[in-house]
Amino acid sequence: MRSWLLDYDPDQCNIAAALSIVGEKWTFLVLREAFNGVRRFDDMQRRTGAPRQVLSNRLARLVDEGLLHKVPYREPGQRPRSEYRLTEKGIDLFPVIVALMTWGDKYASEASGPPVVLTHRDCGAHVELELTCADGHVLNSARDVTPKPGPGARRVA
Amino acid sequence: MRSWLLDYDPDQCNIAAALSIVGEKWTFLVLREAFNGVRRFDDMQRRTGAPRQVLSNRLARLVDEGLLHKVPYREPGQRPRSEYRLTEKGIDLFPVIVALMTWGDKYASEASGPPVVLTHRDCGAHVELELTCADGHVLNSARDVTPKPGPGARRVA
DNA sequence: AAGGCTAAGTCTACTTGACAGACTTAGCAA
DNA sequence: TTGCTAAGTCTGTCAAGTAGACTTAGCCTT
Repeated sequence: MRSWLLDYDPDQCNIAAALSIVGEKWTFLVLREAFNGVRRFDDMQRRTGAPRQVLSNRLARLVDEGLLHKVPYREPGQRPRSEYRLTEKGIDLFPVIVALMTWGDKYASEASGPPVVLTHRDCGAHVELELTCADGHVLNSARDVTPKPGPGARRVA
Repeated sequence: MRSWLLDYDPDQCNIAAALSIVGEKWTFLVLREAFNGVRRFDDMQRRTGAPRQVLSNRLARLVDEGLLHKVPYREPGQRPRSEYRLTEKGIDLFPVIVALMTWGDKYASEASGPPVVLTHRDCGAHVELELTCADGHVLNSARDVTPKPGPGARRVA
């Protein structure tokens, strides 16, 4: 099979665009902790294990790109500091994190089972990602998906 | 909010484990092309833009980790070569790719719209990722999800 | 059999990024 | 005024990524 996609320009792919923002080594771990409710530099540093400078750069980058925003806070008897909170743009990356975690649980998990499970806040039931189509079908595999050129597709010269 | 997760060991996180396999710079682009049906070294190289040696290393790594497998083929009048095909383990990463693409389409897309759309092979309708819970609710946001310690959770010393 | 072509790499020199560990700064506290 | 802590920055070192030239194996033509 030689895909029709070979005729289209891979440079415009939004996966590459997304990766240019979140594809750096520590970024996902920072986001993971952000979703876990970690907001402070030091907690981040301890939990991700990222070198402080790298963490500093990544946080700044994520703030720059609008995935996190800085909120000043002040503990009693302390100077004012900043904490980092997810914006909508950041929160919208949640499915990526969930997908990675699901895959990791399936293929890289220790025998004892996953260390973290996601539950529905309202009913407590397990949360999962599903591939569905607009007609309401649930797809079981990537094999049920056909990629097609979208409105922004551009042929290669 | 200081999350209970601070008491648990981040090192065992399966996101990190997943990233240690697929978190390198070019890996997702290689997988993207694999899902697009690209199987041959040269097509991969042209479409991802990865330097040949890097591509060579990534493909070898992905084969090593069992996400791709090599299948020999032979074009008429050519010597035998290998093509790279996704295994089940590789195919199971599809949700990650879809999630990245969806996010990229929303936040990094050019005005003209997404270059690629995913459709259900059987009915042709748009394919999307949904967060659902085991009770059948569809969740609209990461805010509706509560992470909890799973069976494999381990407290930090 | 000599020369040429192509796929799939390897090799080399250069550049960028990651890293540990020391240093800096601002505010509070004794 | 000295010390302490959070949240960084600075510095020198070392690993990884990169472009582009080079290599190897098989096949084809003459």
